[in-house]
Amino acid sequence: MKKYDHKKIEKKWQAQWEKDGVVKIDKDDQSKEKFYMLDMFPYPSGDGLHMGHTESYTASDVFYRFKKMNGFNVLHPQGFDSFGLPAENYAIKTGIHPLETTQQNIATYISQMKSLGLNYDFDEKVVTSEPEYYRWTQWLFGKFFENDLVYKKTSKINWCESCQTGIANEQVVGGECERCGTQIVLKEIPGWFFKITNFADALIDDLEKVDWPEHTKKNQINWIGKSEGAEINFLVKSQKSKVESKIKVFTTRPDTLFGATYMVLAPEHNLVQELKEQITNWDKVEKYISDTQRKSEMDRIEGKEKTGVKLEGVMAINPANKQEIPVFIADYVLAGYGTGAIMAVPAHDERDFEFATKFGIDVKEVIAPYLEVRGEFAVREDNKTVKRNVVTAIVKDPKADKFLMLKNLSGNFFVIGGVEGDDFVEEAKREVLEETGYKNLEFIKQIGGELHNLVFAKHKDENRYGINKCLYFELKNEEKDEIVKEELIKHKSLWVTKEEVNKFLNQENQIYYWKIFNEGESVYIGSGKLINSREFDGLDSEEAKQKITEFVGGELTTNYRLRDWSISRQRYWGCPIPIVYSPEGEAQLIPEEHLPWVLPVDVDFKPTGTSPLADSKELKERTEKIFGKGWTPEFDTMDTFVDSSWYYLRYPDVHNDKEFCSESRKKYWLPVDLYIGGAEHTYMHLLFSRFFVKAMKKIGLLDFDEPFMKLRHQGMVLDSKGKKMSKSKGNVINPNDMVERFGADSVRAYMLFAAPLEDEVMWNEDNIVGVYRFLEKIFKYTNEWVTFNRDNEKINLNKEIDSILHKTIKKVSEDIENLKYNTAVSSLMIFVNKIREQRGDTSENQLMTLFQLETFLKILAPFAPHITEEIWENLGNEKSIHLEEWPKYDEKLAQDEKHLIAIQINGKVRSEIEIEDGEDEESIKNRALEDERVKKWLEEKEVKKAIYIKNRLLNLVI
RNA sequence: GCCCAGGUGGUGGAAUUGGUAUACACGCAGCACUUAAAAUGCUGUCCAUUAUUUGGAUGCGGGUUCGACUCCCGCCCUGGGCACCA
Repeated sequence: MKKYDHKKIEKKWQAQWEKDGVVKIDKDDQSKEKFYMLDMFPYPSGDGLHMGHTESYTASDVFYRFKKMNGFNVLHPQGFDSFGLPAENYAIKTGIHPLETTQQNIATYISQMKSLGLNYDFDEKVVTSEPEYYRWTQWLFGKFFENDLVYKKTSKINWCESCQTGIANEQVVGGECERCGTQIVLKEIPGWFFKITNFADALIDDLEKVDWPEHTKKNQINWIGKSEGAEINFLVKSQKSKVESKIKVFTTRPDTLFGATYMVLAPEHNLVQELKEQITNWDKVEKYISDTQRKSEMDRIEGKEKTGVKLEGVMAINPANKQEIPVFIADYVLAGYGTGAIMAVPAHDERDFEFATKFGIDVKEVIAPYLEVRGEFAVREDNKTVKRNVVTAIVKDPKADKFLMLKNLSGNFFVIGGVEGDDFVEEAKREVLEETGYKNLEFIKQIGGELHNLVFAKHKDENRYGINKCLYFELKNEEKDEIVKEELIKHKSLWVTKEEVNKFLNQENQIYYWKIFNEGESVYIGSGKLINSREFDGLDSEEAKQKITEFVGGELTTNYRLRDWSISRQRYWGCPIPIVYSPEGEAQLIPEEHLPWVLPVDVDFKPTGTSPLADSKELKERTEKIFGKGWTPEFDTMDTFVDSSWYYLRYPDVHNDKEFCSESRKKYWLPVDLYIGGAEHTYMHLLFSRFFVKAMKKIGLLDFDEPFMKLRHQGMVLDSKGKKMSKSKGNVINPNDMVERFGADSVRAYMLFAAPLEDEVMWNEDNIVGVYRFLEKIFKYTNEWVTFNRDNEKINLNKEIDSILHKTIKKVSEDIENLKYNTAVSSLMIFVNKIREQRGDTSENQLMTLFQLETFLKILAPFAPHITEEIWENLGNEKSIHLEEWPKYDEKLAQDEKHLIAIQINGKVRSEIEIEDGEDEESIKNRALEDERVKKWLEEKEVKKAIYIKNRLLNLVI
């Protein structure tokens, strides 16, 4: 019996594979079907590969091997996102050039990946900081520039004092710099932008074309934040002077315009400064503005209560009803979204309601929820419709804590009735008196607002359009009047508890009010029928949006949360922006023949607040030499997300120095078939990549819409207690240590076995031994299991082994295809357990044929490539197991001939019987009825119904 | 507050997508081997009760169904993300 020495085996094969070049593929061989399996390439940090990489890359490595064995030409490349801040910060600290650290780190990463048995061809890698790569990043910038997808503007941007650089809005995390954690301040700075917003709609719509996790799609849609609405101008008047100005607001609810009872400007809104002379409480206003500016984002989050200041001395005019309304500034309105100003409709917006309540502003209802009854009481087209006011009276007896209900043929409800006059309280009291006799009621309050409903009234044979109100009364005493006989016949009254009301009610309008009664007053934010809106009364919200916008001369528009992508960085270690400026300051694209526009090396790293490239003598001289005296280069470099937005387009043709990718390879390899990576890239990287592909298609560089046809995320790797790994917690686990102790094969298999790919994995060192033992068993016992007789290879007296084997092939194949690795590994374990069970005490009996064992090794190979290769060789094979074909399973053999099925009585398992595969229901049923335990449970009772689920169960209903 | 994901033994998790809940693995207990330990092998392991049995369990409460971890309604809790999006 040999000892399983994982270190020796893994080293041996890693060297051998390298020598044999088993990873090489012919990228021009288009005879086979292609499969493009992509990993999110890492940033080569000084800390080396982490456990998250290990899981994700193992997952894709298994898939790659599986696809390859299935006859696909598989591209499974790896590379390095090697521009970025950490290398530069390290250079500032140590003086070591990023070029050097990057090279070192890449070498470390490569050796770590190799030690895990990850099969990448590193001759075909992409390194974003190499001129061979970034010349094409620059070339693409040029194409975007020529096609009007790039522009320069000065803007207030987030500024990180520590990094001395600007940061895109999308890259600010909690008010802090995503990369270094320093508080962000605002600074006015010129920079280049990509017009990602041009593609906002396509970025939403095309998500339908890809197989991505639903939550990732949802998140992207929310990030883009499309909302349709209208822009409407409000006139602003001053009390002091005749000066008039306009405020443009964006609203998604122009239908609520008649209910706008105040306006709010963002404190930063330009108009606030313009109105300075007119505002009589400028001191207060100014203070609020400066308070807002000083507030960090975190402070704003904690202070949940609405704040604001009224602009005294100015009024706005609601364009719909010409009413004067007050104007406020408040920090709940953001300068960057919409127009930085809102019309506030407290009756139909929760934030506005909260604000209005605090500042004592009118709340004016303009939308009534609308219920159209369906089914038996649905409106009948042929009948006339009668409009009437309806009041519902909720009457409570406080002493008994019960509610007054009416019961009649068509159901149960609160006291309800038509109203003739205007006094709803009196009318409701009259209804209660007439129908129940109670006469001493105290009116407490109105419940909710107006509600409209349309229903067919059977007893009157007419449609009724009800305008509902609901009032709440409490009973003062139990004094009653006699009820008129005819009322008594119609219905009877009763008192029920709160719990019972829920079950009793069957009228939708009353259920609506009952909910508000119990859950408290809430703002109605849905759509409905317009009320209190003059000639627009009765219109649907949707229709009214258009009509009211038109009426006040507004414009229907679409607004997005997404903003254009700021790509300028005042950093050294990034891709230089290929732009030069004429002596007059005119920006000009550097022509293609001068690319790559190389990053200069004579640069001091110390941050000065200007771009480090401004330091370079060489760069200045180069510029003047090519373009003439007085010309200056752009000193900013590009956001590293630009580099990673197109790297997958380069892999098919990394050595091409004529094009970023040849036409034929583009056509064959692109787009990516399966992309695996962390969910943390849901917003930026994935969105930017999609934008790139869309922009490039528009320019004519590509002919597909989406870069990644199928996307799956791997979960986070946590420590054994379920906590995130972090340097500060000191719980970081190094993959190298694990490989050293347990071997790459065990680390790989355990990583995938511990949890479903998309779930979090808790890295528990105690549990990995299970996988280690599993592999060790295989290594130790395989020579006991087989007969080394190749002539004999397909003859096996033990039929059961064949059946188990084919079931396992089937299960593992399907599981890999669906990325359900945890159950794939589990079924491989089950196979080994079964073999061990079969072993018994007849050790001279050969359990499997060589052919069967080799088949098993092949399906284990993607998970544990080293140990399988070693055993494979020991069995006398000369070629690598990884060049073998994936075993096919025989559907017949994978199926059981007999099944143990459950016999249920009324859904409870009472017995089990064994059946033949395909046995008919009648025969099974008869045999089940013979079963002693079934007989006992049936006790002569009649079987009313029998439900048979093929090969699973028989349920007898008695 | 909003959005997303999730809640199954002591632990990680499985369940053919509405059909025998708890596969596989860890741990634990017992036994064997050993001078002993480790390793290994075997047996047991959801809970309660009982010789065999019978109940009860998939966060909690309802509902649909012959049948619910799975679907619907309401609540509770955990993790992650976002920051008042008009």
